[in-house]
Amino acid sequence: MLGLSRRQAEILAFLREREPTEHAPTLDEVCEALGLRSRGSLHKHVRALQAAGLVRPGANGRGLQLCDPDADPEDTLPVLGRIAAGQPIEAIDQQQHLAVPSILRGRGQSYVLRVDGDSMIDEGILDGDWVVVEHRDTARNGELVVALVDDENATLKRFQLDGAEVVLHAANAAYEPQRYPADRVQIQGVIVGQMRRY
Amino acid sequence: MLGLSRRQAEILAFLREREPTEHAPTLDEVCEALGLRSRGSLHKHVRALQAAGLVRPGANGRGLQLCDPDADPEDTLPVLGRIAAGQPIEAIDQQQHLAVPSILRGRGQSYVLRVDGDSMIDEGILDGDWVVVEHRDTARNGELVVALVDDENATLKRFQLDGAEVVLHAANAAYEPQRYPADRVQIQGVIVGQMRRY
DNA sequence: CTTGCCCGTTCTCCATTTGTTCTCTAATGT
DNA sequence: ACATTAGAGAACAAATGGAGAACGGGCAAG
Repeated sequence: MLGLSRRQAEILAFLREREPTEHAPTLDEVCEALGLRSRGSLHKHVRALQAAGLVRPGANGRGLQLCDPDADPEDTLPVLGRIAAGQPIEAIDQQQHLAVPSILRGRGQSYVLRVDGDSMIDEGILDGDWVVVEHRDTARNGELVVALVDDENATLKRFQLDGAEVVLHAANAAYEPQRYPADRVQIQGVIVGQMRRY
Repeated sequence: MLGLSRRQAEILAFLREREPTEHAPTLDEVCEALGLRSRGSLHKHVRALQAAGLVRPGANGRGLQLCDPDADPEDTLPVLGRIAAGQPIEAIDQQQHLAVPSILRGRGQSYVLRVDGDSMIDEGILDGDWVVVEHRDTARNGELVVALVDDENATLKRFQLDGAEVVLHAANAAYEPQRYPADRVQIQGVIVGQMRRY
């Protein structure tokens, strides 16, 4: 077996017995079901199960659900936030997942950002669009990137390395290219897909 | 396991328990049924469920209905061809299907076209993009449509009805609006989604 | 055509829920 | 005796989720 303690196995069994459309139970609900009186106690076990990759929080960041690699037929990626030029990525108010066809993804781990603003309209990326971002920390010249400047401000731009400087080009004549010493800029990811709904 | 929150699961259960022939309940109706007092509160949950592909608006664009998980297990649409301005839709030489998330689809039957050319770049639709087209034979002013002119030449444009004439607007200053008597123009569909791969 | 109503959407504010960490204690094993 | 495991319970903070307000689009009625 997996070397689970008795209580850990009980937690997994409890989750397995739930219907798939039932909500992810909170720690309180799991406690009540298993006869525990303290979420703190439960949490120790949950932490071990999370470390083992067997459970994770529900879609809203709360509660507990099984990690079942077969149980996610929906081909979704997490929506991590909204991105506008020069501001921190604004976390969305609720954990969301978006169905993204595999054809729009890169080979690595990906996530989705929602675009705020018009700085990339000449690239056909409009306010409100979703962009699929592949986790990468390097980019080639000309690639569209999510770049973090001074560990703080994220922006969606076209990347260019010019000697020891990084040039971040908007795709909108109203905005000037931004130049930074390369060590102030971190590439957080590269755009590999884009979607829009009308 | 979907990892739904308690309220999200309640919403799904409520929709599931309705007769299939009942109208899609408005947000107010769902609120009343679930004991909520604010559509804003409900809307947060609804948005998450929409993003997860589990619910969508009703037929009139309002209310809430379940997405039918059995209707298209493959979640793909046919790619019918390539569309450029003023030419017949160029059939592709091989039957293709493209995975299109339900969030990008309309309520009716849809298909996908690949875009040729730059006539819609100011709308963020670039050469090589895919557009999701919902079968419709009428359009409202301002909607992006696939229009067939003289039963022969298809084009992707913004639709405007001007008296007895149809005006088809490109989204590129290099192209003039095209005017036709309305009886020479057939609407083949309305654009409801767009995707791009980098 | 105008107006009013329905309804979806977005936003702010705030109370409560909930996850997380920690200490203490009891039971068990070495 | 000491170490380990596991449970209770307290404290804290994050953030979820609810209410309610405002706005605007669409549709039906006049």
